[in-house]
Amino acid sequence: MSTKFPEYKNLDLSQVNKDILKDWNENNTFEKSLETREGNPSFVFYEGPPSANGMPGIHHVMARALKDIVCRYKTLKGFQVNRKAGWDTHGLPVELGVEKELGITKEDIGTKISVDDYNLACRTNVMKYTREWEDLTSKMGYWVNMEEPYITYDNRYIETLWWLLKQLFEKDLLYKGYTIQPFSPAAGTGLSTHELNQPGCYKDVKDTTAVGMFKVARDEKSEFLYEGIDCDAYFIAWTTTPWTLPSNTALAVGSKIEYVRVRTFNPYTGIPCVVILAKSLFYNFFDKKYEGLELGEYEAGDKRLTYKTLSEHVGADLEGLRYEQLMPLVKPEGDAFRVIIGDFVTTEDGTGIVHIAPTFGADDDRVAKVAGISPLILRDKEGKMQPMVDRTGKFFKIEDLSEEFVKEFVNLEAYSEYAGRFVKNAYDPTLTDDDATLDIDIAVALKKESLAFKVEKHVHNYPHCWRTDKPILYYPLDSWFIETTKVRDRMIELNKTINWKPKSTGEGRFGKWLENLQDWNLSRSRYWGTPLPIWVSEDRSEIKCIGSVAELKAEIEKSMTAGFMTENILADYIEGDNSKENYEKFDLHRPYVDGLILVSETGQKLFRELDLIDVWFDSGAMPYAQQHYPFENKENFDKLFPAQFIAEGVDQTRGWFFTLHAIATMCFDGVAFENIISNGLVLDAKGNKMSKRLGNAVDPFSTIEKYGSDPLRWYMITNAQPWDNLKFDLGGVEEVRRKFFGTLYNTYSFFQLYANVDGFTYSEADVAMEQRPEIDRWILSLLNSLIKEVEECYEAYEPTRAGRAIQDFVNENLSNWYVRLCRKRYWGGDYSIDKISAYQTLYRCLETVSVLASPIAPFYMDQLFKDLNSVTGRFTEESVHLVNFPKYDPEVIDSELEERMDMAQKISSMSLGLRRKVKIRVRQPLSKIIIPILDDSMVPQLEAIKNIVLSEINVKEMEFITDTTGVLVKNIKPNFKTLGPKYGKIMKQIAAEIGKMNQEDIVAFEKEGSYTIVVNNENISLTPEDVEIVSEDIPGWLVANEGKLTVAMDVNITDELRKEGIAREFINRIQNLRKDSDFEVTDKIKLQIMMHDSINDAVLTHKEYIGTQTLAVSIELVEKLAENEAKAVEIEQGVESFIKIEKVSE
RNA sequence: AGUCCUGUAGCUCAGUUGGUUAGAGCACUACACUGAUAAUGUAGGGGUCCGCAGUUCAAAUCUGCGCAGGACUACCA
Repeated sequence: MSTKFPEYKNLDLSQVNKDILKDWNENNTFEKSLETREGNPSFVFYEGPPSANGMPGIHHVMARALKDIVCRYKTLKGFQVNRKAGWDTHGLPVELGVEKELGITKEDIGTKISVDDYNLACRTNVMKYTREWEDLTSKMGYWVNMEEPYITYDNRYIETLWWLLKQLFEKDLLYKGYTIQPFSPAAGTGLSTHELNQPGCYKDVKDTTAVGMFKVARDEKSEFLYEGIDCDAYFIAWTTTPWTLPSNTALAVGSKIEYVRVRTFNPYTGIPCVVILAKSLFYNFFDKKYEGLELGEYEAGDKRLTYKTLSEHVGADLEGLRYEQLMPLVKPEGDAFRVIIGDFVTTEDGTGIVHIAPTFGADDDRVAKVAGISPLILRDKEGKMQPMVDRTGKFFKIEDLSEEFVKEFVNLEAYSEYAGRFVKNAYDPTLTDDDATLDIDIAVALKKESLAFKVEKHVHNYPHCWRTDKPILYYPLDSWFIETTKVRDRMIELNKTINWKPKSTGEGRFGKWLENLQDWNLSRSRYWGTPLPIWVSEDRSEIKCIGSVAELKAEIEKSMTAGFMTENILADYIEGDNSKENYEKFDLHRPYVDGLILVSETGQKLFRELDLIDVWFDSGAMPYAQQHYPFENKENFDKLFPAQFIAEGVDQTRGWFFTLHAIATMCFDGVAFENIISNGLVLDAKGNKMSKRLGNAVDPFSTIEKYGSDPLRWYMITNAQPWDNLKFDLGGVEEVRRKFFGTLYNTYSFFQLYANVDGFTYSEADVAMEQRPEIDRWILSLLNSLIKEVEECYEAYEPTRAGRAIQDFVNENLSNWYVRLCRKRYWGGDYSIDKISAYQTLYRCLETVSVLASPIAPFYMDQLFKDLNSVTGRFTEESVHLVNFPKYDPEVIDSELEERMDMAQKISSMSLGLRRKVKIRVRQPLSKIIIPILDDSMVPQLEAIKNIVLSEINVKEMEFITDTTGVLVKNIKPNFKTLGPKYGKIMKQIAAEIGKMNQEDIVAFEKEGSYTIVVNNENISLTPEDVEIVSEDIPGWLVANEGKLTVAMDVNITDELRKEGIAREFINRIQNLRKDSDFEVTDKIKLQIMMHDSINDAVLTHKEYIGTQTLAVSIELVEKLAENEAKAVEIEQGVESFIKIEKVSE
């Protein structure tokens, strides 16, 4: 054990980072933090897997610091916190990266490059930046087990996924269905929402739009719409995609929206008609100018369209009415052409009646299904159901359709017009933007038939394929789904038991999302991912879901017996052997699993569904898959699940947070996590998103190299609540370094300097509290309050508040007050009880702060802890991260003491302010201050802090005046908090009355203890609690006041005081000279001072005082000092002397 | 478009259950202090608490409607 506390020249946090990291590595500190907690209760934390195919950014430091803080804190609290790193390795970003690197597209896979080679490229590419990730993780001080991470492409991981999928399959939660999804005909592929959200995908385009006229079928139910008219009635509906009109099978109205029935004319043909549209949109179609005109004033071809409103109806009245097919090209196979209610219908634009084409709109499909409306479908040559548009983006050619179907359902003449036409010119290589579009041709045809009410160009925002840059279609595609809607209520219920930070993300963003939950589209038609373990017979009557490798092996055996397969790729696999080697004998990825043909119960061939599963399933399954559950860890699983804590960015709400929650609910009927912090984004200093493209991304490596990770972490955590976005500013990191770490370091340096001089090693027993001076008891009281507060903040997952509390304590209380006031106690004098108490107190503060702050600033706090402990050996633990969290002692917390020290600070601050006003330096002692006492309890409080204040402000005496009558000018103020609830409305008048009170009234009030005022002829009796009386001024004195405290200062300088002031000036000059001469703090000197009439007296009077303060063994007043060996000093205005000091060798 | 977050000094942020002079740090200006010294103190300037309306004796704080920025989700006539 060392006897001296280490001394530093300056604070280099970057170096501390490196030193401590080295130390952790050499001593396996992280491992020890787990080993020493062996057998203790465990705290379960899940690490969300990042994808290592990109470089980590500064925002990762944020998320990981949060995770680390909680885990380190829980370790201090004695929990064993196992945390396993993981890598997300599947999915589109990886594939896109590989395709870019190899210069291929999806279409080339299987032709230019084999699926096998492609997947191999993905497998290596995805771990490209593993080293950088590990490096950052280590440098930023994030403790997580990187030795044995879980990897989602690992066969064991996939096996668990399959097991989970089989659970879902057996619970009947997996189904294959079709939905409307974004689809790029130009690329021939469906697009994920991720792809659709690439920047620049949504573009403004100008399209031809049409308002179609859907003739109301006249029957009993619709008779009210035909009442009193001599022409046909039409629902009118707007579309930006007229090419979907032939696929219309329904119209949607809002049940509460008001509609009007209007007699008018077809604007293009002049034929009389009645149209029905939303009332609030009326003037979008009819010009107000013509409101007064008679109907008959219109003639075909006129611009001024006349109209007359006949009746009003709400949407609910229209529900169920039938209409005639607008464009009868193909007949639907089931019920169609009915008005239905759509919850999404608005009157923002269009007509308030929405055209529904279930094959080309997600909403359309949904409401049509609910209402039992058929989509308009065709049958192709194979008899398969198809939308009217094929996958290249054109209307099906007749020869590609089933003959029978054409005969029965297709109006050949009408359909032939459009067969083979592309719905967007962009899909047809022979067309340009200038050519007439299918939309235009359809609109023209409708005009001719008097079935269009308005046709115009319209600019709107439309998604485009990011790869081909051509517009996408919403198109029905087959997919496998998880029927999450079935467990929606349970998920909502379970969500309520989760502690979300912030709460709003859980209740709002996540809660609302659950309420509107749709089924989870699991299918991805890609190559690099977890294959769906489902095998289906050709006629789709038989289906098999595989839940383990062993099961698959057995099924292949059966298939071989049936003669469908000749070899078993799993032949070498040994069931029950969970070793890496055993699981590396095969590959569960495509294309290997694609080639497996299984056999059904009835002996049919079963083929694998080619889909992969959504990568989010991979990550959502990590609680189980990282443990290879249930193939391993089945018995102790309750110790591994659920997580007590997770943390990720708020962007994961519908991603990882959702998939974790969904899988846990469906497979285990429980939550996957109990507490969660979802942090906001890290933006640049101006509030813009960071991106490599804009060049405003902050590089975490160079930042840590320059500042060390502690200030970075501290800044990120304390600057804003984690869930708020952080405007990242390097200036802020620098400020934290200087203000917090600089101050803490200074405080340590101060302690170290004197403790080493005095040989303090904390070898003495703790000085009893009663023997410690006021100021020590005060800082210890605050320290214990701090422990309590910090613990509460950490427990509540609010590290920001914890950090801020620590910071305030260190900067304001410990450094700016305690150390400042106590400096003299450490310097010189005997090694007394008081001095020991001072050392012990300061030591305790530093030691405790190092533990409290260690979760946030793991490096420097460990250094500080080690430096302190290296001498005292108070802890057997070698690192701050292995100790136990301090317990606060309520006995030591003394709120009265804290209160009066607060008064002391105020009095000091006011007194220093007064000195400034009259320009008297603090070095000049003054005789007294006077404090008026308004409340008897103040006296003992002030007595207790008297000495602290006096020495701080350099005043000899503190006097109290209790009988203040006539001396003080007082001011009275109403106490709104007590008066308000009592008197309510007349509060303002009461305040005015109180304001009118004069000095005599106030004195009388104080004497009587009550006072009556009259407001509105009502007597109102005031008690002392109802008002606040403060002293404002003492005539003839220099006075300052703040709240109840008033300080008056005697600024007369007597000759005696002046002499003492001069002595102090000398001390100051001598100390400066010592320092300039590079003397050690403990060096003794010989001192010579040149005589001057103004100072001689003072020097002689205070010779001894000057001597002890400057360690001068001799002081001489001399006639003359040679200028070259003495230093000129100005003691006061116009008084100059010379001093000379010489080191005395002992 | 929906949901959520944010809006307080030039900048970054506090501001408890509504209570009457709205705070801190940084930056700026001036002055001090200093054997903790690449620190520190005191004072000053700087505010439409995003806007409007409401509730209330009293609103930065509660309610409603907007505006601006951000995030996520969706994209629909």
